[in-house]
Amino acid sequence: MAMISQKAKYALRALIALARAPQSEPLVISDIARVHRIPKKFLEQILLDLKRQGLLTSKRGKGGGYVLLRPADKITYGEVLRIVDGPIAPLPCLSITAYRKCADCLDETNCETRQVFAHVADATRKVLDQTTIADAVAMPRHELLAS
Amino acid sequence: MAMISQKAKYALRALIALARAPQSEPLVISDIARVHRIPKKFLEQILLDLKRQGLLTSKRGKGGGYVLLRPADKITYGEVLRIVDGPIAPLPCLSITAYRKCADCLDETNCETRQVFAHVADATRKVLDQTTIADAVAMPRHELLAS
DNA sequence: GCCAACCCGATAGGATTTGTCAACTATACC
DNA sequence: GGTATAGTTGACAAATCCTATCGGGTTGGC
Repeated sequence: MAMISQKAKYALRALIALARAPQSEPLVISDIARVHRIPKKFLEQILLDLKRQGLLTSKRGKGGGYVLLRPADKITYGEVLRIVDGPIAPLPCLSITAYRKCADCLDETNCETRQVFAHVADATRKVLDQTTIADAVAMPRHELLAS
Repeated sequence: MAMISQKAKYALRALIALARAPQSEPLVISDIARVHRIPKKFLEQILLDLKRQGLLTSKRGKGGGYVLLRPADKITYGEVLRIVDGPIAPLPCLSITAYRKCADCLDETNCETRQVFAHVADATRKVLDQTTIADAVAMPRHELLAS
């Protein structure tokens, strides 16, 4: 029902890359794009979004590039997903950050679907709002066996 | 990121309606569609899908209609969503019922995104695979205050 | 045999996703 | 100040998915 978008995957990949980079060493778009196999122009849009929302800053010209604006452990998956994919809630009427009435819903308080998916939304947020980019960076890396 | 589809809402609404109907009294598509404000032709497709997957049975001709094939407490939200919206997992590589490698993923075991969203998928499934149509039917109905 | 009701395939408009392109602007460095 | 670097902007295009709609076909009951 609910695949996350390619855009979100790219955004997370890029942020993890930025978090792994030595502090104050800006990464340029082209490098991130090449190394992580992200279409460059698409990545530009994504990083711009993340910048506008205050996750990143950038410097132009030679020696420029993108840098995280906050420590990686202060950037949650939930925040990133909300920026690139919009609300996390599976129904508009369950979004905290962007509530909207379901178009055809007459009686929200009695909507069974809403009540069930409220639990889903809670469970999802519990994970996404507590997991940070730093957690991702710290994940164990299994050796890739050479063949 | 992950709204459930209109189709899923319709499917759930219809199933709840069928679960509320007195046993062995088939409901006809037109009635369900009218009462629950679902486009009739669209509902036909949905009910056919649900029938093909064994949730419903139907009888043609006069006095016909649709009937639940199993007690409502044996039909989970997860099952319904998988039928109408496809896999529940937020990444193809996390689907139990329909695993597929992510197109651009080189090293699945080390994919940070995968590891994080595995938790999301677990949490979601824990809700959806344990909640049944019967739970929905039993939900408390608040009085709608007349104005 | 005829009507009710389900069954099936095609199709279409719109939205969203995913990406591309061309041109512009700011910065560093010589 | 010129030039190469690198981010910024806005428009646009292909592909896919969602949400239906349409017309007819089939089956069963009376």
